[in-house]
Amino acid sequence: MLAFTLGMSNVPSDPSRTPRSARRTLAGEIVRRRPRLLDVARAAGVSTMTVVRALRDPAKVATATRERIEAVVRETGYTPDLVARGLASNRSGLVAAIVPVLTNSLIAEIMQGLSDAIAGDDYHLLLGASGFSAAQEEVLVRAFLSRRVDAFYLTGVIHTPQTVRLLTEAGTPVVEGGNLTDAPIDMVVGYSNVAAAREITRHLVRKRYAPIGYIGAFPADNDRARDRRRGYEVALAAARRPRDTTLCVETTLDVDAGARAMGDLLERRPDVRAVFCSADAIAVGALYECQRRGLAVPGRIAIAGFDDIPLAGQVVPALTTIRIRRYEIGQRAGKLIRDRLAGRGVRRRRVDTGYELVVRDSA
Amino acid sequence: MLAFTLGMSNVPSDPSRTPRSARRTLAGEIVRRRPRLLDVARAAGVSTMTVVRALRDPAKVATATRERIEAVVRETGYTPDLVARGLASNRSGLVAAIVPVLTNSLIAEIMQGLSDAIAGDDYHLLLGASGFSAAQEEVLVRAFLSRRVDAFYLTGVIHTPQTVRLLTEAGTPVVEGGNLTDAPIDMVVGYSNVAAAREITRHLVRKRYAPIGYIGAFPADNDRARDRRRGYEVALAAARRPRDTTLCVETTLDVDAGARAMGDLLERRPDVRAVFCSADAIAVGALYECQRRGLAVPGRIAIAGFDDIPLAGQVVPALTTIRIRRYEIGQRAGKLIRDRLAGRGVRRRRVDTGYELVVRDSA
DNA sequence: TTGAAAGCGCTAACAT
DNA sequence: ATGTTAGCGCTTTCAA
Repeated sequence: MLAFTLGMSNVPSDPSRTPRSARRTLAGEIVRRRPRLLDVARAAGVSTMTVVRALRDPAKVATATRERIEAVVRETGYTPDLVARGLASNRSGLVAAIVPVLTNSLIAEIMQGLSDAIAGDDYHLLLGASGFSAAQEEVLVRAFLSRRVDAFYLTGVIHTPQTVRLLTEAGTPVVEGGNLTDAPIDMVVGYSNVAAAREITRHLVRKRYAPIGYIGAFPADNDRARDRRRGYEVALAAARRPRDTTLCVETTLDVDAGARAMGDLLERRPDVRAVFCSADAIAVGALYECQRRGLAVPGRIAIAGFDDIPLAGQVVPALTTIRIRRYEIGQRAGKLIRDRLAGRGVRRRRVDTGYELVVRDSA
Repeated sequence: MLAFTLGMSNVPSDPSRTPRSARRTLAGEIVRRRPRLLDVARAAGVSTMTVVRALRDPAKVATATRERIEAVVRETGYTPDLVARGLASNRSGLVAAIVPVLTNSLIAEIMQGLSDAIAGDDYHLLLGASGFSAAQEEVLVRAFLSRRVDAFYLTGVIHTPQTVRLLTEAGTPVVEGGNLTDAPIDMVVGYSNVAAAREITRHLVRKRYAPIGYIGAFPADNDRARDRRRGYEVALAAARRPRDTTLCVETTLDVDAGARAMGDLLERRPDVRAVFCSADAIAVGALYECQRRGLAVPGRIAIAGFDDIPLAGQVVPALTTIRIRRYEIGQRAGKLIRDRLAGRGVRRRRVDTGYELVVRDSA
């Protein structure tokens, strides 16, 4: 009997003691902060496991028992503690997304798609901003691994070797998004930035603009920017045009910066006849700068963008650009993650969401 | 002896057994997935608490011991399990933010500020999208409470009574952001949308535009939109102008929708001489629609916006608008949360980040 | 259909 | 300066 009692020591040794989760009011009254499984079980006169079954798989529990339990749950307002569940089950229900910044409309739409796709089923989104730094991304990957996240969405395909190693060792599902690679860490959803940039640059070549300049985002730790510039260069090389770095400007990714960059380019190369901008935000800034300088677009200078943001179709002249499926990238990534976590075999580990050349008036 | 052994049952009863966190390879080899505190402690020949102290408060541990522990940590690549820590310490290190959508540049900048402010110190951002629904917000609040988040950032000041009750009962710090209220759930960071909208409408009145129309976002569960419209109405009433709902259009919050709404308004009220738009995105769409119809801005029709997004200063004519401190709202909210969580007395529970009338060319 | 036992990996409180 | 004990609230495994 002694052995039996002691053997049960995992059951609170003295149920009348105040557990740490309870608080004592000034009056000395004991107030439990939140009902837990054991409270529900006791009130319903069953074991904790029966409560769990009633909640997760109601068919497995006798109707009378189930109804009793459900009543108690309703009365007490019991909700499972997801932290405790995470510890016990080794599944956190957290999907981590690491993005360079949140303020980029492209990224924001991808996150919206991801968020919508994983919503429900107790999956939640843990978001980290790396500031376009692969090193900071690694810091976040470590931290999120410590949180036992169930899956990762990473922006782009450039990561530190450590990041790749950590992720591979952990065996966590990973989706890289926004660009394609033949060697994803795990899964990848995106489109070919090189091919898309080459296609729109080829459009400028066909229109016989020369010389063709380039304004793009800084390429450090940013494979999309890097690949778009590469696409531009490949298209020019294919047209047997000389490579000329005085035609290329790199800058930050917003309207103001685009305007300034256009100004710089025009000072340096007043002869430029067309510009491919690696993002619509930059292209819109460039467009306005031209208009302020009285340079007709596309008459004196043609401008092409990338992304097809809503504004692109509204500006005058409307922007020739590349349309990509921003929301869909996030959504497909979320779907891959859910399928994987649900144990459904994921067929394609490489999803090409494609792109589309949208010819409007600016080039 | 028997009693003693059984009494220790919280210590793994048989240390040679394979714990659940370990896996057996096909070869039968046992591979522990992640080193834990106990592993480090054993390897260093100390107790787990000493390892914890060496990591958290190195000064409290003898140098030799500390160095031994640090070496083991480095070798094994030990990282604390934040889920287990959360369960034991009742602090998750998670800050929850609930926003209507991520794709709004205003909200994205607030989130960037919040993210930057809470980064470091093991605080991470759990993000939920409510889709402008207070009911969905409540669902997310419940879920995040189950995750034991340490604090909440909520967008706006409209919430279901249940949301308010849940949050109050839980005692979790809450910052409401983006609008001011005299009765915050806990803390609030924002500016007066009514006052700001009134001020810019008053500007239109002073310029003697009449009639003055309004194009705004749908006000359901969106107090910013609602208050901006109210500010518009208050300013008109103060100018003794009749209230006229045929001058008001409500729509979704983007450039395309703004253009369509402007079209609708012009069909209905061709005599409209000025329009206050409750967001720059809408104003830019309206501006383009006017230009497509050959209506001079501001000659034939004046347009005023709200938010001062980067584009506002670039469009031609540049937009007259209200400047608000988007990034700062998030940052201040994050700072309030950190101060509160660090136990520092938070002085102001109501932070007014202000606004500024920016008069440019469009009105 | 239901329950008991063990333990997830950590921290807090209290020893020594 | 270091160690011991008793959980945190849940799930998993095994038993009945």
